Amino acid sequence: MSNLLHNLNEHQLAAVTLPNQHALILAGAGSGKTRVLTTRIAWLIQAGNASPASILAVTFTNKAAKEMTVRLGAMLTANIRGMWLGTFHGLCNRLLRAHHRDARLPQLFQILDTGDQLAAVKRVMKALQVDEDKFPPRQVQYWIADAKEKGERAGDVQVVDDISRKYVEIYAAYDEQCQKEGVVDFAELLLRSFELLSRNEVLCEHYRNRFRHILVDEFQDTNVLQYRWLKLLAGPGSSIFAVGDDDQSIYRFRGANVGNMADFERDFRVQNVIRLEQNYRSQGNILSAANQLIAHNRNRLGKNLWTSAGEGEPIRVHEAASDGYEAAWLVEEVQTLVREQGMARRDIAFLYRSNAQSRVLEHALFSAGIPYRVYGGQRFFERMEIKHALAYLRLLANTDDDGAFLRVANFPVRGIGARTLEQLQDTAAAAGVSLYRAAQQLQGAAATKVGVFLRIIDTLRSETNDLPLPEVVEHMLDRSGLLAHYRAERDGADRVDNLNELINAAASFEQERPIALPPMVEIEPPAPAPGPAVAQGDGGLFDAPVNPPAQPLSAPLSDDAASALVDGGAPNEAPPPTDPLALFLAHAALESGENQAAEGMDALQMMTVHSAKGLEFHAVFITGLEEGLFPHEQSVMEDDGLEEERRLMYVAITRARTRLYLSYAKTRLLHGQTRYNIASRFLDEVPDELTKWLTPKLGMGMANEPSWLSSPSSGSNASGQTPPKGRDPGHGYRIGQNVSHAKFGQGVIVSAEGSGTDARLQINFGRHGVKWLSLEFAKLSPA
DNA sequence: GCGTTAGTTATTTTT
DNA sequence: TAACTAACGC
Repeated sequence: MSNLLHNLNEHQLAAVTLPNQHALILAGAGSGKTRVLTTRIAWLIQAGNASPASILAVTFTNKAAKEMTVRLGAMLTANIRGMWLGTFHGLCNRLLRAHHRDARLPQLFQILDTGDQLAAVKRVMKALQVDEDKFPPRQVQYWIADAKEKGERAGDVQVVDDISRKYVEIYAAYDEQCQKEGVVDFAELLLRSFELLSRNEVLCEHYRNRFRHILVDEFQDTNVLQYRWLKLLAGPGSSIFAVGDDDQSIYRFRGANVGNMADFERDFRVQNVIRLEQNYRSQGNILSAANQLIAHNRNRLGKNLWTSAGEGEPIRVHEAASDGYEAAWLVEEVQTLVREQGMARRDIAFLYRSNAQSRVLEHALFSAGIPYRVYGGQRFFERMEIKHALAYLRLLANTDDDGAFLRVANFPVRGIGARTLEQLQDTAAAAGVSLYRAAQQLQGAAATKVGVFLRIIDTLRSETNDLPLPEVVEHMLDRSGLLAHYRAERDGADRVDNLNELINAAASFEQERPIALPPMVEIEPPAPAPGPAVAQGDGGLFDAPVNPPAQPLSAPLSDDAASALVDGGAPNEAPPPTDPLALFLAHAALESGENQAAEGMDALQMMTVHSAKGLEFHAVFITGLEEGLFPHEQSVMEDDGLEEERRLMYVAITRARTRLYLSYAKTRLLHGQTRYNIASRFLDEVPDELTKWLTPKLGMGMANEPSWLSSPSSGSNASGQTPPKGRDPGHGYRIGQNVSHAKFGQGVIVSAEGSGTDARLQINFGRHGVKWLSLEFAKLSPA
């Protein structure tokens, strides 16, 4: 045990060894947050204070869950079987599987990912004949998710006008459709399990008694519903150990509520608030920059990072004439770092605010022959061919899954057109059955073609009944015709590879399952065949009689379930369903897979600031530091938007260990148009004494364009220095020129109109917006 | 029923 | 610019 606590600093130690009381750990960037969290768990177990089964640890990402699992494995020799460690969604999935009847779900309910959900929303809207122009499906989807994340069902939402009435109507129909099909979306996982626990007192009591120690990672990212879920689960004998950093809250746009931290402190009368402020990552100047920048935010719990490391190097700032020049300079600097500092490329990162910015950078890196890796983008389980394959598997697990049915009924093409499907949908709706059911009863010409599809599903099911999962997948690929279809396609080679990779994914999923049960990651010793924790089978004590789906969400807890539990003593927490197919499908939805492979090569790292959270690099380049880009123009409109952007900048800065570069371009090609920008206000918020300008601070710094930039898009104007085509406007100003205005300050000329004293100039003043000014009246001076 | 073309529209992302 | 969607013609 002593070596467990070895090397912890005073505050980390205090946090780890806190008594069993609620605690809020304000863990600054690089302060050893994950270490504290995992050591706390290990300490609880090793000191004999807690049994693993009494621990519930929640994270946001599968990555974080996995990392904690690995670290715990290294710390503990003890058997930690029975601990619940996973993402909110993974845990809820587990809960709902275990108590699917109480939750009014089929045992093999399927999980909709974002794309599936959008398709489902569109389907509902079509059935309700809602105008998609008036109610964009994406917005509706967002709205529904938002409502669910606030814990509101359709009936709970306030109707204030015709618009919201329509939204509510769609929401209700959508939920009904999901219920009928036996599918749940991401937000539903949470809401449904929240309702399950709040409705079922006995069940809730059981888990409250069980989980005496609830630990939450990235607490600043929790949404309202997640917080309520935690509140519900924390009984009188439980304590919540929440770790978070309000300054790193950057997901408000998807429902994260930083306010939860303050609410938690108040609601639970938290006595133990511990700040972890010693940073083990960055050198002094970098930390100072971060501290002083974030000090501009008003709503903070307050925290100041410090380090015992020296000041280190100054923060280097670079101004480029255009995005092309910026990229060229970045490449040059990277080459110097690698050549002269011997820095590995994998220790260098280019960060940017939005994905669109990566293109120029990639182009420059590619031309220079520097290996790089771009994070983000398509994930394995989201690829079209994989979604098709999964749809077949979903139909095997659950024929009521209309979404899956529609996706592959005519893929590969078998002559079932939109007309047939529409007709099928009508019959199904009229009879109140699934498409599959309706298809079985179909008469007429279309019946034969639909029959072909049905037969594929049916034979597949009977053939694969007892096969191991990878073979099920293999059969499906073959019998569905998917493999043949992509083999015949000219550019289908990659897709064929991916489909084959799906067999591997299934195989390794099966293999890892006894040890780690993704995404739930329950640590267990290898279980004897036929699988992990095959307990008393389905129909355990908690299982209520199936309720009629008529009022699926509000029916009271059945007496049977309650009495069974009371009589039964030790409650059966019901093992996860042993159906490997359903588990695999849940895994595919909840853990959409690696973004990109190609690990191993020493490649420079490129990603958005958002996806850099939690990572660190020796050298970090924060690029595109321009007003309108970073902070993003859209965000400046929202309230608290600017503060969130600043937190984003704070996250970006604190990724760097020894070297930090900030760069911006005066001119950038965006949406096919050249934009003239001024430097980000965040540059001003980093104190001068910490920075070293590599270009003159009010610079020009022109050179010839790099040869690889000589595309038509970056000619003349893009340099930001040449006047617009046509005759001389005769007022001495030119596009791209920096000017200064008495009231609006620094700006850059975006475009011009007229000539002489009649001329009007359009000037981008950054935070003051883009303005048209008349040359005659405006007090302008070149800057 | 299916492939092609014109029009539209642009953050951030995990589950 | 480029990616994606919706409507159009075969």
